This record gives sequence, C-alpha cells and structure tokens, in this order.
Amino acid sequence: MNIGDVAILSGLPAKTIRYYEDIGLVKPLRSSNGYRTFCERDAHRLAFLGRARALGFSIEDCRSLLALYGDEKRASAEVKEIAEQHLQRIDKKIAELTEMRVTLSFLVDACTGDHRPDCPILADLAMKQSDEEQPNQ
Amino acid sequence: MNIGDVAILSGLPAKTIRYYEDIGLVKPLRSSNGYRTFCERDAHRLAFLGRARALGFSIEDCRSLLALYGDEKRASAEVKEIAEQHLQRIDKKIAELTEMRVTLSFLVDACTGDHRPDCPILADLAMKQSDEEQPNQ
DNA sequence: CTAGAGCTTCCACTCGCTGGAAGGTCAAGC
DNA sequence: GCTTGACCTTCCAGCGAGTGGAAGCTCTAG
Repeated sequence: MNIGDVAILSGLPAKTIRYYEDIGLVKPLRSSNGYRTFCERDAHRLAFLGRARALGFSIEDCRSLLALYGDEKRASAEVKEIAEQHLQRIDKKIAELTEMRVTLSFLVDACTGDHRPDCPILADLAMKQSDEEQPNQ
Repeated sequence: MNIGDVAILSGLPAKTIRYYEDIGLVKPLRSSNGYRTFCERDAHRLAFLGRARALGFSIEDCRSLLALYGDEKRASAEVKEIAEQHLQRIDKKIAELTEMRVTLSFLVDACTGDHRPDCPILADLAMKQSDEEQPNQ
C-alpha cells in the first residue's frame, strides 16, 4: 500500500501520516522508488492513532497506548491509568470552559447590542469603576 | 513604570508583555537607557488584555476589543458580535470535550484496571473484532 | 567597586499538524 | 516514444500564544 491508500483506509491525511513516521509512530518500509510501503499492521496502527487522537489523547499518550497495545503482557491497569489521567484533563478543561461560558453569557445577555457605545462587556474587561478595589478573597 | 512594575500590576509575565509589544497590542515608550516605560494607560490596556485572555478571547479578538474600547463612537453591537462568536466557539469546544468524556468514561468504567492484559480501552481503539464493519449511518 | 536584580535582544522550542515549493515516478492515452 | 496528470518524495515555513535561556547592558545598595 502506498501512502494514499492507507490515508483513505485510516482517514488520516497523507501529511499527517508522514509526520507520524517522522516522530516514530509508524515505520513503513520503502520500495525501490523511495515510496513508503505500508503493511496491514501499519494501516491498523494508523487507524488506532486516528481513534486515540479523536478521543483527545496526546501524541505521547498515543505512543504509550500503542506500546501497551503491542505488549501482550501489559496490565490493563497501565492503560486505565493513562485514560484516567486524560479524563481528568478533559474534566479540567470542561470546567475552565464552563466557567468562561458563565461569565461570558452573563455579559452577552447584559449587552443591548445596539448602536449605542455603552457596553457591559467592555466595562467588565476594563473594570474601571471602583470594581478594581473589590477584594476577591 | 518599568516592565516589572506593570507585570505585577497587570498580573502578566514580563515575557508576555514584551510579546504583546512585538505584536502591537501595547506601545510603551522607551527611556534613554532603552528600558520600556509604561504609562497608566498601558497598564490599563494590559490588565484589559489579561482579563480578555482569561475569558478565552483570541489575541485577534483582543485586538478588536481594545480598538472598540478606545473608540467612543463604537456600537455595542460590534462588541456583542465578537463575544457571541466566542461564546459559540466555547460551546462547540465544550460539546466536543463532553463527547470525548462520554466515550472515555464509559471505557474507563469498563476496564478492570488490574494485572491482566484484557482491556476494553485498547479493544475499542483497535476496533478489530467485527465492529469495523458496523455502519455508522 | 562589586554583587545582584532587573532590563535588553535574539533565537529556539512547545504541539500537532498544514501548506507550499521543487522535483522524482508511474500509468494511461495518443 | 511522449505527454499529461496523479501520485509520491523532501524540505522549509507557519499557525497560536507564549516560554526558556543565553549573552550582555544598567541600575542600586552596601
């Protein structure tokens, strides 16, 4: 298989697959013309990577997951550990975004959004009028 | 004010403030020794930037917001537009993360996490056993 | 006069790709 | 045999939003 075929199979762009080779996630052979030659196993690894990335795992997590996947003597605890840490990162990010969302939607609702210059959004970002001295503890 | 003072006032690292000057968000004067000299207005703009960034606005959004802030003839509708678009991006990101979270926490719960190699997390990422042919439409 | 803190610039690195240029290779059609 | 176009190769640059570090200048206190 050439890179184009495995790109279609895995759903990853050819550029991304080349990049994954660069960083050592796949090691396709080369045919005499210099083209990369992917075997079934390579295609499978790439699909695995695509799914792991879609779940938001970092490239380094993916590297570990692939290693565990290839290790028949792995303990599922190791996999679970990685997944749980990732889950915590996701939860943290959701919490951050949700907090932004709360503030932002409050400000958006408070803004009339017309031709006049008065704007609670800018007022909040500027925080000029005495709010500056508000103790936040 | 030197950069260290304004860093404390705005809560931004000095490195970040230099970067903001690089990209034209603040334009501090220079004193004869080459040091940046920040006025009240600069400090105020930097604090504004810190708050806007904390709400997740992109640098380009911040640039627009600062311009609107400085324009006394702005229409609040323009500000609201930027904020609403940002809110949509946040909602989209939360939705993506939540979807990841659902799948991931399902898999984590399904994994015993012990010394044995069997692992539903890896099984899902590999998706070997006939799930591959599952129509997803 | 010296030590240390603070300031300067510049370059490289992060993460995970993505775009594009310049050029080699292959298969089909004439 | 030749051309065309699709495919492949490498390499370099850039995204966003900074961060780290090196080398060197300036200021202030003792």
